[in-house]
Amino acid sequence: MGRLSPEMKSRNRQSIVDAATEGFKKVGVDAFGVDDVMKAAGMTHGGFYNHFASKDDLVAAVCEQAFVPTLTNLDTWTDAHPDAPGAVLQQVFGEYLSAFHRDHPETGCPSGAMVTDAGRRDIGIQFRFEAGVEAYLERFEGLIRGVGAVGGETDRTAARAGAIGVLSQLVGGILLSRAVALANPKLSDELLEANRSLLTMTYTNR
Amino acid sequence: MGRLSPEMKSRNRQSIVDAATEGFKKVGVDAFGVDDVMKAAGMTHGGFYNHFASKDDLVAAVCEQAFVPTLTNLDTWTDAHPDAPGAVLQQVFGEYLSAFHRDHPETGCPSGAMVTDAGRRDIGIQFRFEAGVEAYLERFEGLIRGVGAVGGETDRTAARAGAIGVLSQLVGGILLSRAVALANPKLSDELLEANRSLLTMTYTNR
DNA sequence: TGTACATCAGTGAACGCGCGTTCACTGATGTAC
DNA sequence: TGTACATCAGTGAACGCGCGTTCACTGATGTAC
Repeated sequence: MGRLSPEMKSRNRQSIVDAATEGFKKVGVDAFGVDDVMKAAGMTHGGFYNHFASKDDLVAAVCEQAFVPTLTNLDTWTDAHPDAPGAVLQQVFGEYLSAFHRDHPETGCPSGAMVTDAGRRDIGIQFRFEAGVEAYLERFEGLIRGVGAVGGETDRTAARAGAIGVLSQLVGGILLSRAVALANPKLSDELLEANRSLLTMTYTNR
Repeated sequence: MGRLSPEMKSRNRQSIVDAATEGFKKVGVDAFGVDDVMKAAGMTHGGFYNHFASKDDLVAAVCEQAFVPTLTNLDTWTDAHPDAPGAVLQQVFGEYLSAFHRDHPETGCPSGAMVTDAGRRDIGIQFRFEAGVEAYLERFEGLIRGVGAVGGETDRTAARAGAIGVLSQLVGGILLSRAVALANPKLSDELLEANRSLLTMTYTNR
């Protein structure tokens, strides 16, 4: 191979992070090894340590970037419908609690897929994960306040609590739905649907 | 050592399951090895296969039993206050979403601690996990209907959906709270508190 | 009831395997003059 | 501008380690007579 240009090196680094993000979300951090990561990125495992000091270092990098796409999506929707926060929330509920998202965790947000991994790895990873959670809560709080301006609930504290409730229910709902998907597909669907309609009723109608 | 009586053998088997249940809930199934399990049960690892065909077999046995204590607690509370389901729910919310439960997952219910493990292991484990989830939902549904009899919500379908929402929010809330506990203890507390008050407001006051 | 033998739960060493990590090597890129 | 040398990203073999699992061994318990 030989020495690579800085641009090529950073492009390779990005491939590693992207491949790891997908793998970690799909099968978990522990089950997706350094070897798997590098293979998925199209390289051999030996070069890994030219980019990262350790696997935990990679996990931290993944946590740093993994929230970006979903947050960007959320912001795009919000900006596209500045006067219909309820519709934005409804879309969030529908996409997050969908069969597709349940069956393809690798396409989804890391808060569900990596919530247990984060708690069990080193603190640097938890800091990144926490920042992602905070970012979600801010967006949700804003949307809920927006809805409240129509329906009555403008209180900042209440909206913040609501945002926490929404995120918790989304995360718990998708995880439970995944955990029973093979054993009881009907229950799995029901978990998605019930949470979707409960959230929609609470945060978009009134 | 020598051959043991059948009673002693089954007592030892129970020790293994109990030790595994604690360890799995505390650090996860992957992180708590057969060796750790047997050491925690006061034996050496070699004897493990006199009781279980594989580690997954043990995990299934753990899932089978792990829901029992919490379900029993729930039933005891319910029976003790047959005409105050709201108070029972409030106690559930308070205990589940407590700092103690967050900091001591080994004492708590397996639905939070093992929800990701269940989804990623063999299907026999998922069947056991699913049965536990179903059992929780039935209890919650009953309690919610009981509250509704006072406040208006007696619809079975609505109560079932409510039960799903409650379990999802409990599981998501405790997992998020654990994931950020080291990085941001204040946020971690806030996650518990907000979910507790949201659930209490929704299911016990009105 | 007593004796001789078979059973088998627990022990502890050992197995193969995959993990995270290290390292000597290569050769194209960057740098010095 | 050209040449000679240093750098270093990726390769692939190798390392130590812990995992799940196997196995020969032991000796107390159960069973046959």
